[in-house]
Amino acid sequence: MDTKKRSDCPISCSLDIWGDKWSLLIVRDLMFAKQCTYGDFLKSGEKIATNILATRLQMLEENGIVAKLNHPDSKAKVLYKLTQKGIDLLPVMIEINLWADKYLTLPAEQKALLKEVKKNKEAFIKTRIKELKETS
Amino acid sequence: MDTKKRSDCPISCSLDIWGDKWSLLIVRDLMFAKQCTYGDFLKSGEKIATNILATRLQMLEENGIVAKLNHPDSKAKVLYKLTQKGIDLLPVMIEINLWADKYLTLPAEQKALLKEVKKNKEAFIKTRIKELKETS
DNA sequence: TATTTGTACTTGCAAAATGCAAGCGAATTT
DNA sequence: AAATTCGCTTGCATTTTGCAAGTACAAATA
Repeated sequence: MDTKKRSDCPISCSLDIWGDKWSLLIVRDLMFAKQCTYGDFLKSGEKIATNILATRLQMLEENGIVAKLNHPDSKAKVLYKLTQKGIDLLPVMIEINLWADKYLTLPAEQKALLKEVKKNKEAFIKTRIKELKETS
Repeated sequence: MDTKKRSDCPISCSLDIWGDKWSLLIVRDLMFAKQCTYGDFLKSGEKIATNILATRLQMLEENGIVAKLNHPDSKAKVLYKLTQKGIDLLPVMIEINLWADKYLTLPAEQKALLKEVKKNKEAFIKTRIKELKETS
């Protein structure tokens, strides 16, 4: 798997883990949905290829950002959820959203969602983290 | 060049611009150094290949994140600096640093630098943005 | 003035990552 | 018992990356 490391810089080390075009979208899905099956990710609009999804999930799991759980309904299904390490990417995610809100053209629904965040960023993050932490 | 867009999600759109393994490192260099020549980037420890550097700089320029300036000393040199759009990536950069500080093993010097940030994040960002804005 | 050096790239090619389609084994449904 | 769902894996074409060498122009040097 991806095991090469460049420098010791925090940015560089972080990018080595989740700095590709897909990983943060997987994390985003889990921040919205709290937990997803493999199929949920595939159906989530971005059209990620199934093999890429598999390697990314493996990478994220190896690095302790997501965890695999047994699905309560079926042994054939798997549940993915964020670990604390993954949940703590929320501030990064928020700042990317705010930057995009300022500089990119986003659909109205996205803009609306971000209005709430801008009202009180710290509070939003805090309550959202609490929600994500709750054991389902 | 890279012109494909995936969904309308802010994360996805942002990643389409700077979501590769190198772009944020270029931005980071400019946040530290304020302005760099092409050669400065090459010498900055990460060992980025020269062709990759060229295409990334072009991409970042096309997307209004960096700007090219004439070097005051020589017509042979070029100066790259962040635009406002690029400077506004600072909060993203800070949050990545804080996440890395919490979860990855970083060298002591990096840890020390981040102590200052943690003391007062908002203030740090504000003054750093002001510094970056100053016309050299 | 001629020549060498520095600076910002470009080019060619091999290696790696990505993307697409089909397949596969185990679990579940019919 | 057969068909379907689910979470992947595999094979292969396309794209991106990485390395090494080369090029064009400006500037310093002889």
